[in-house]
Amino acid sequence: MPVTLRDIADRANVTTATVSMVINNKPNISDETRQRVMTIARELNYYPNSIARSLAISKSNSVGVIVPNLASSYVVRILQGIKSTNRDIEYTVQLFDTIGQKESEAQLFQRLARERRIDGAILVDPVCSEDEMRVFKDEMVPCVVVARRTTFLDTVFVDNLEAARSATQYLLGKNHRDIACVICRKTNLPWEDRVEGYRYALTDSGIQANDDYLISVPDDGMHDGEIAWTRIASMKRRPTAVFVPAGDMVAIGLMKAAKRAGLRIPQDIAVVGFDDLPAAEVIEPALTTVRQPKLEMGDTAIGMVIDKIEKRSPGVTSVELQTKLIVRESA
Amino acid sequence: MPVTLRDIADRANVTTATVSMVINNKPNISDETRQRVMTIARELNYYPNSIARSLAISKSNSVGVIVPNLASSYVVRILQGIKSTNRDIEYTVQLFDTIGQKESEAQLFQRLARERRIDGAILVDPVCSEDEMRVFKDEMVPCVVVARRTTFLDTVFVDNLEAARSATQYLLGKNHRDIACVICRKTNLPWEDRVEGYRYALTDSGIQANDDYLISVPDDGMHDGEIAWTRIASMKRRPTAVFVPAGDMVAIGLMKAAKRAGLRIPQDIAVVGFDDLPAAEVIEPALTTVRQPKLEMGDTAIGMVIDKIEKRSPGVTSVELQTKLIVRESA
DNA sequence: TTGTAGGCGTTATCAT
DNA sequence: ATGATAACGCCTACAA
Repeated sequence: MPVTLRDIADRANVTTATVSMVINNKPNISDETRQRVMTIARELNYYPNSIARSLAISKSNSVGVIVPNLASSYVVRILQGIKSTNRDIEYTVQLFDTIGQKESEAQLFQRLARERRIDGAILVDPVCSEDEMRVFKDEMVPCVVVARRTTFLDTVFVDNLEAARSATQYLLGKNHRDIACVICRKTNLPWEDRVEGYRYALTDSGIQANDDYLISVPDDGMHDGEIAWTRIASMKRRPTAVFVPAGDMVAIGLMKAAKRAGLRIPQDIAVVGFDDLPAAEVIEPALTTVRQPKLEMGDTAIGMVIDKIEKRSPGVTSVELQTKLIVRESA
Repeated sequence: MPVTLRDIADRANVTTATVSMVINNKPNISDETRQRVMTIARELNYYPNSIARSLAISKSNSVGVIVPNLASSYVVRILQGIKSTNRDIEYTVQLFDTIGQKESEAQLFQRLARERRIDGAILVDPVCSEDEMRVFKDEMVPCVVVARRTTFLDTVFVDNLEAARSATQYLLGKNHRDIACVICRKTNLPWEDRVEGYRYALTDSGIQANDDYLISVPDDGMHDGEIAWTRIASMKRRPTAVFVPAGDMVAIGLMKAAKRAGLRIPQDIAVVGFDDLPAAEVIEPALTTVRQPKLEMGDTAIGMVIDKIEKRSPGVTSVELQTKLIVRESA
């Protein structure tokens, strides 16, 4: 039913080879033939069958984007970054969410690659183990990892250590000396780098990091902020400031709890978050927080895969993007 | 380089036809052969080339999801719904964002369909005209529209009129009689239905709708809420309640402005939003708002396309989902 | 139960 | 400049 090269070829009294060359703007076609074929193609409303084309040229023209959980606003933001530059690019984005799947990210990637569904992949904030990730290296299709540091794969990530250090320094600059730190040890969060940055900042200022001030919460929701607050409220020497690398929602939960307890923010207790979610502007006082360049991360990631796909550019490249402390009112 | 049916066939001393049948679990194959072939396939680490398969069976096994703007949290939520049930389904999701594109949604859809890239499509919250949408009807691939009402296409939408009516009724039940309504006329927002619902509720209670109370703002951000507030603040007879079908961010902006002006919420002015964004829980007092079943919408939509693709259901079906008023503190 | 042969719609390598 | 023809890798009658 759909019109094919053959239909055009027949009507134009040429072969499919010629039509194909015309459609793809190849040289060495007489102007006359070119015109005739194009006219007929238009008349017949011809669209090339992309699957047949893919089979012939062994290229799917699509890249897989594998995310751990589409419910995370962080992930979505990166996805936006990917899509925004992908606009004018001739690669289709195939989206995969691995949450609750039997297949691990590594297995999924491997399958997609071997089934020739994708020419490349972007792995956002993967939760799988380092060992599992080694399979990526051996596949024939390039893969770039976003928001997680790896040595053997192309990566775009953020300098979490430096981000945490400067956030902490900001607090120190406000003359806070008792600064708590609320983290969440979920596997895909780079909490280690952030804690390290926090510690460095303290050390640099000649302050001995107090392990009691390091609070770990199970998840990264508002409720976890309340948990953190009860921990803080019960301390013998209560910190005057809290840095919350666990994320803005935790910071917000903490602020709400503190306010409910009668504290004023930032006078009685200052708080700095991490992420810069939309909600950071909604809470009162507005949350001072570390903004990650998520759009840019997605953006550079898609650029990198496409480069790899097309130029076969060798070696592994890592791009480190900088964060920015967004100063509002909570500190 | 990659292993094909032929490789397996050779090693197993059968033909590719036999191998194909084994791989696809077709009947009428001796157990012995089946075992032998499977073993070899596993040894060689065989993965079927999905593109070749698609070409052979004329089926791409993927559905296109076309969204107007991935930056909208509303859209993202629906996307989550689509992905969540799509989990165990053998259709791949290809994601397209039309914002800033030269191609209209209709053109994009048409192209994808004709190029045989997709077996079906979901059109989320389309901004294109009714006329343009007629294109969808004539393509050979099914398409379901989400979050917008159409008569000639499969649709899953929400009863905006009823949602607005019951939100307004809730306010009336709290003895408010002067109720303003803040809308945003962006094309893809069903503001007309919502205004109608608002009016019905008033009329039902024997109240004459006051056109001065109908406020239109240019966009749906926090800033627009401030605009709305200045309008309200300047009214000779100030409403005691505001219903904000323009969305939660507008409602939040309005609340902030009102609080800054010294008003207490809900005592001096009550506000009810629309959408139930995460931020609705963050603002203080927490926002009472209309929750749309966005996950369910995505969920139903993907189910519908797949049904259509697999021909389980003829005709055009419309599914109407119900909203829910989430009562918090702002009213 | 298995093999033969043709087709799915393009692209690409030869000749001519 | 164009035509034959063989891939690309898989599926599916139909034949044996």
